[in-house]
This record gives sequence, structure tokens and C-alpha cells, in this order.
Amino acid sequence: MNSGPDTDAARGEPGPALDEPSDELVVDVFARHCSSRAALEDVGSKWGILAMLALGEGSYRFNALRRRVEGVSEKMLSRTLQILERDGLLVREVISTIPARVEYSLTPLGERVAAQLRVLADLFEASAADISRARADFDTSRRA
Amino acid sequence: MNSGPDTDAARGEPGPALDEPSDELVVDVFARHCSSRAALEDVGSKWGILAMLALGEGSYRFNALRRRVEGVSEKMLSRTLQILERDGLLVREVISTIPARVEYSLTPLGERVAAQLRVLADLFEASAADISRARADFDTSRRA
DNA sequence: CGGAATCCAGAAGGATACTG
DNA sequence: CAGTATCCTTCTGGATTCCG
Repeated sequence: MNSGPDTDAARGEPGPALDEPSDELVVDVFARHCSSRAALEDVGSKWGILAMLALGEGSYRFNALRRRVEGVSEKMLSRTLQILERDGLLVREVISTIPARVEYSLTPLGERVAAQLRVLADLFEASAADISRARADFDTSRRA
Repeated sequence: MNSGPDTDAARGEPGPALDEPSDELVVDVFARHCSSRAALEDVGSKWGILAMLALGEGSYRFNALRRRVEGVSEKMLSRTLQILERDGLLVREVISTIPARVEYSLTPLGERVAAQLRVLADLFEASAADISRARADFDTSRRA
């Protein structure tokens, strides 16, 4: 599948520096230091997917979003939203009323990502029964 | 954006039992005890996405897959593959040669999931530059 | 209301060694 | 080759408290 020998040098990196994030922009999700891989991990994180899916339905205020995403704590929702904002997937708008309100909504890029996640989520929801059965089968056949 | 008041009762759940995994199959990724949400987390995990993407390219043997997914340890790849197999997304086939070989390939469901992940990955790869810039902007404006 | 700060248990994850 | 086992470190994530 992948050509070349097993050595580390087969990756094509000239220098010995494996951990320094080079200046050139690598665009390959399989590469360690690729912003697309990092963003993929941010979105794919435990709460990232659900936050994006929820915002795909429209704008939400913090606590409304917290209720929509069942089980998320304030801290994790807050952290997740910051990360997604940093990646340019959503925008945080402070509405200076008293008490203050904060609206979260997707950017154009975020909308496109959320749309794809929706397709993925639909796929899983449609297969929920299959997955449950596969798990049950796996667990029983393994106990034997 | 979401109708209804802000109370917790707005979720429509009748009983107080929020943590007992009921017998009936819930099909809503936002619900805590939904197998589709769980599977979504399995796939979305750090190595799950990359493993699925790689296998979307075709079958891989363990170490070939390990080389394809840059940075994964033996332990985590092994664990990830077990989880994905349990969800019915891939199959593990032992070829009894000496030394033994093990081929991993996607199930029909896995193929469909991988195809969607590919679309998502392409989206991120195409936006890698935007994301990098968004991050840089966010980080600098935050330091000020 | 919308967080940030702190504490803490448990899970994730890496390195290494060993097995079939 | 394809893992498993062990140890150890880091990170995740929940509960709680406090602030503007």
C-alpha cells in the first residue's frame, strides 16, 4: 500500500527534526504537524462533534447549547467552544445586556463542516440498531 | 433558535431517571445513552478518524497501518482497531502463515462512514491555510 | 447569565519489554 | 509480524466555587 522501506527516512523529511513544526504548510491529515489533522481532532473530540451539530441547527446561547448537548459540563463546553472558535469554525458574539448574553454561531467554514457531520450523524443514527447488535455479538463471542 | 422555554423539562423526558440505560433504543446523537453517539465518539477519537480514513484506501496489515497513521503507538492502534471492530465498522482477518499476518478491512457500514470522513478530511485539507491563519489571529489578538 | 479558577479521579496515551 | 503486558506521565473531564 505504501511504498518504500520501513525506515523513518522513508517519510521524505530531510532533517532529523521530527518534532519541530516546520514553516512550510503541510496539507495531509495523516501527517503529524498538519493543521487539518489538528482541526479534525478538535472537531472530533468528545464534545466537538455535538457542539458543531447543535450549532448546525442555528445559533445558540451558552446555556441553551449546554442543554442541547446532553451531559456536557460548563467547563468542557466552554473549552470546546474556545477551541472551535480558534480554528475559525464558529464565532462568539457578546451581547452587552444585563445580564450579558453570548451567542455562538458557525462561520461559513463551520457550516460546511457541520453539514458533513450531520450526514455522518444520520448515518450512525440509521445504523444505531446494527451497531448495538454488532457490539453485543462482539462482547458475547469474546467472553467465550 | 430552539423553541420552548429554558427549563430542563423542555427536553421532553418524562421521568427523573437520567442515567439508567433504558431498554428501548434511543436514536439521537444528542442523547447520552445512544449507541450512535457512542460510535460517533469511537470514530471521532484521536486515532479513530485516521484509522478509518486509511482503511478507506483499502485493506492494511497492522504494521502497514501503523506506518500510514503517523505517530500512533502500537498500543493505541491496537485498542482503536478493537473498538472499531466492536462497532462493526471493520473486520479483522487472521491469515495463518508463519509469521502470522492480520488484515484489517472495512465493513459495508465502515466504507460508508469512511467515505464521509474523506469528504470531511478533504474539507479540512482544503481549508488548512485558513485554519492556520485563524489560529494565528486568535492567538495574537488574545495575547494583547 | 456566562463564564474562569481550582481540585481531583480516572482515562488516554507513550515507551519499553515480552510473547506466540 | 502482530500484538499483549507493564509502567508511567499527561490529559480529559466532572464538581465545586467564585466573579463580572
